[in-house]
Amino acid sequence: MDFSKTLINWYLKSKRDLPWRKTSDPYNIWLSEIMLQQTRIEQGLPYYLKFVEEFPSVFDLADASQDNVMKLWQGLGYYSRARNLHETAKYVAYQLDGIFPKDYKGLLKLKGVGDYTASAIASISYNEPVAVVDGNVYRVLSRYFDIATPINSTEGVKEFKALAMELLDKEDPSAFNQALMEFGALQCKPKNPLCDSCPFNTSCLALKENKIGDLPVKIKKGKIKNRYFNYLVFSSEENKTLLQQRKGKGIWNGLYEFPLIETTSDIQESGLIEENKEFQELVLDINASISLYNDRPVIHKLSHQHIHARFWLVEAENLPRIGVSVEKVKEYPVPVLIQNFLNEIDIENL
DNA sequence: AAGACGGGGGG
DNA sequence: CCCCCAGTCTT
Repeated sequence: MDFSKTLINWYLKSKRDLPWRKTSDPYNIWLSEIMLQQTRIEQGLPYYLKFVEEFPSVFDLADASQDNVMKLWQGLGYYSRARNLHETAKYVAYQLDGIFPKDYKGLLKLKGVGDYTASAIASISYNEPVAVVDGNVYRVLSRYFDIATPINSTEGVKEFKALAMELLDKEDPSAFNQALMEFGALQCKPKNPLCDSCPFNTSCLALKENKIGDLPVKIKKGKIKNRYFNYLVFSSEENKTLLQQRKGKGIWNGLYEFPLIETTSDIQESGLIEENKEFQELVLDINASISLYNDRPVIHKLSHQHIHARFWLVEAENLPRIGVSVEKVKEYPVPVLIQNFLNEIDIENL
């Protein structure tokens, strides 16, 4: 039996029951694929359900405010996905009359849609014969064919895409692509793959060569940076505090946070903060008193940086800028670091 | 070609 | 602690 037949047979009896598998509507497929980029299904699933309930069609998503989209995305990470999602929804709704591009080439032009996602939508929604190559596919193919080319090198990307295209079942690209990914997720797992019960355990080259644990090969990326964030949590007599929206290139673009003073090292004495120029500009003329909230810094770990966060309570009669009512703070989209702080304190009674 | 971009889960 | 996850965009 050939590779595709064996794979699809495995899929038909092993696949999970997932909501986006009940439809081929490109809106739903697109939404699920964007959400699942670099994200485990168990983590993304509740977000998908929230989104389809809140935004049943691309028009509903297009008509939402950016803050509302970001709020629903809060906690899922890689927030540029949410901004691109919203921008693409508006583009499809208003420029394309709600009709998604009909093929891989057209889909690839959408913001936030790269080679993987364009292939996924084209194959799943339109049955176009284009192969998907995600982390699962890299793992399965590198093992089955014993290929040690680094999967995140330029050559590796081309090599695995070409191999997947060659292998693709042109009669049923949708089932083949989803089967290959599901197989990687459930059977050919990164750690402790289920080789004993694997339908390919007589033909898998890496298994034969005892190299399962060495594949796929991936080039390791750089080191983690430490950053020191000092958040100023204002409280005032009119029960307002200060929030600001992050802009620009860095992390959490578009999310809200308390006024931030970033320093080059951890600061735990209020005197040092009070000497800070940014701090002085912010609290000038408001006669504030400051105290450190957290005894130890909160270490918020991201994949590429560790953020050491201190929260400083700043009491003032009047705020230096227009404030936000404390009972409305939880309506804003915020990073998980801020969300955790808000869950811990009683912002409405500072 | 190399970095940046989140957060959670598993071993 | 390190690796991985239905990747994409920027530099």
